[in-house]
Amino acid sequence: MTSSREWSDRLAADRVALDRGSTTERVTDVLRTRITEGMFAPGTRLSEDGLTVALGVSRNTLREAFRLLSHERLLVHELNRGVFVRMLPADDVADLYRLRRILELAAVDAAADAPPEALDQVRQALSEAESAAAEDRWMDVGTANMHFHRALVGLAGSPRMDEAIRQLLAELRLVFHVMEPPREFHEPYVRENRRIYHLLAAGDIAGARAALADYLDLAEKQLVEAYSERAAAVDTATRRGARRR
Amino acid sequence: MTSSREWSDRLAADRVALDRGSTTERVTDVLRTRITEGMFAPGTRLSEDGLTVALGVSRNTLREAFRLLSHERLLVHELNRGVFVRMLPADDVADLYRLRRILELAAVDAAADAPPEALDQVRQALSEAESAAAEDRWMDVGTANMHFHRALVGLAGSPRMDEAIRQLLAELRLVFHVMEPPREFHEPYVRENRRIYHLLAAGDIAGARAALADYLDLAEKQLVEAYSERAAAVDTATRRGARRR
DNA sequence: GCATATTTGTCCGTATGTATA
DNA sequence: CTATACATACGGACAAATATG
Repeated sequence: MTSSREWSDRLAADRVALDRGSTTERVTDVLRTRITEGMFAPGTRLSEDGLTVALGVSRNTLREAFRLLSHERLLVHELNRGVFVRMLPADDVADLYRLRRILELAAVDAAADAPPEALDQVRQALSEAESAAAEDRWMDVGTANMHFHRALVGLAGSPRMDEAIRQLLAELRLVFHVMEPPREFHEPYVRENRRIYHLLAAGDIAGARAALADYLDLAEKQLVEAYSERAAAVDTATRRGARRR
Repeated sequence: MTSSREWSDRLAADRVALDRGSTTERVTDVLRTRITEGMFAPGTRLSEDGLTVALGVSRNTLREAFRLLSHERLLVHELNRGVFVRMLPADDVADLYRLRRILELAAVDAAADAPPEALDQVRQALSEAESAAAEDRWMDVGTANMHFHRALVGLAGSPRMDEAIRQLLAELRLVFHVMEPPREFHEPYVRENRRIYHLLAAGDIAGARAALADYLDLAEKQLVEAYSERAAAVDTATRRGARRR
């Protein structure tokens, strides 16, 4: 048993300087961004030992963060084997879009009763995406596009629908990251979103609904297509780690 | 290396070995039924110390169970204050029904493509409710009615919709339990469910949709009404524990 | 198939911080 | 303001499961 105290002190620089919120929350945030930004690829196993050292937290704290992220479906937990970054089967992409369609279309249908602030959120997310696109920050464009669709659901004014779409889109990021290149993937959607927003702002609910339905059909088709190709390659590359009983 | 700790460790290991799932799952199940059956009323604080001795598990294990139930929205976690059985504001009941309507109606709309087994699940839940009603087991009737509506959503064949309705209905149980008496509350819904099932079985999707919409309108109205009365009473009774900054 | 090393699952004891009487 | 109770987080220990050679 060699004391590795010096190492942990050295790597403790990875810790977030800001002390707000609980330690668990901070750890969860760090891991979440690492996953959604692709630093931890799907299928990767997150070792307790390695991460406690790297993040400078105890095993118990780390395990709580694992629990949280498992419930966000970003990690999967296998008994006595540990936690892994979730690998989404292609079928799940279709399922994700089925629910997405239901939530977003229902929200737009209810947009007539939405307060102006809710529509403002939509506009804000759109301009967020457009400035990011203007500066070639394509990862941020992807994030802003998600904010746009979260804001769309926000039109329904339902906290639970908000939460549902939030989780759903976080899960979709696992798929997005398998896609390359980011520009060709994210750029067309900004234009689509702009169209949807303008129809909404003009009060044309039916038009916005139709535009959104088109958007979702297109996005799903492209995504499933490109993803199944990629997934096949990734699958063979990680087969070694997927050995089961 | 024999230590005085050996005995207790061995006993703990035996206790774990007796049950299949992990200790965390066991604890979670126990707490979930305690809550949904009203043994722990909304607003109750669940003390870590008290429950560790009562259940014979460690704090870490118990805390993991708390996390799970918090994500099911049965518990709420307040930083440095502990976990409490969720108290649902009356507004949330309306929100629950908004999402419920969206999910269930969308599922029925997709029922034409559902495999026969899915409809079988619906029928099975219905007869489950009817036999429970015949034997005056009204708590079980409530459970079976939930199975019925979960089975309805199952017609869509979407795992994520299944999960969403499962969580939603679990949350609704927090409301149901405030209601009395159970018979008058649960009984009428069995008849409504039977009607919905028969329309579905006859292939009358539109009719089933309309019947379900009626059902949801009625249920929400009754529930919100009765709940706000009750909630007012409960609120004054538990005001002491709800003091905030 | 077996023996070994690694990793997870669970529990304990304790120190520190936070909220409330 | 002090005291008390409790949650947060840490580190250590060992059993059980899994992976490795």
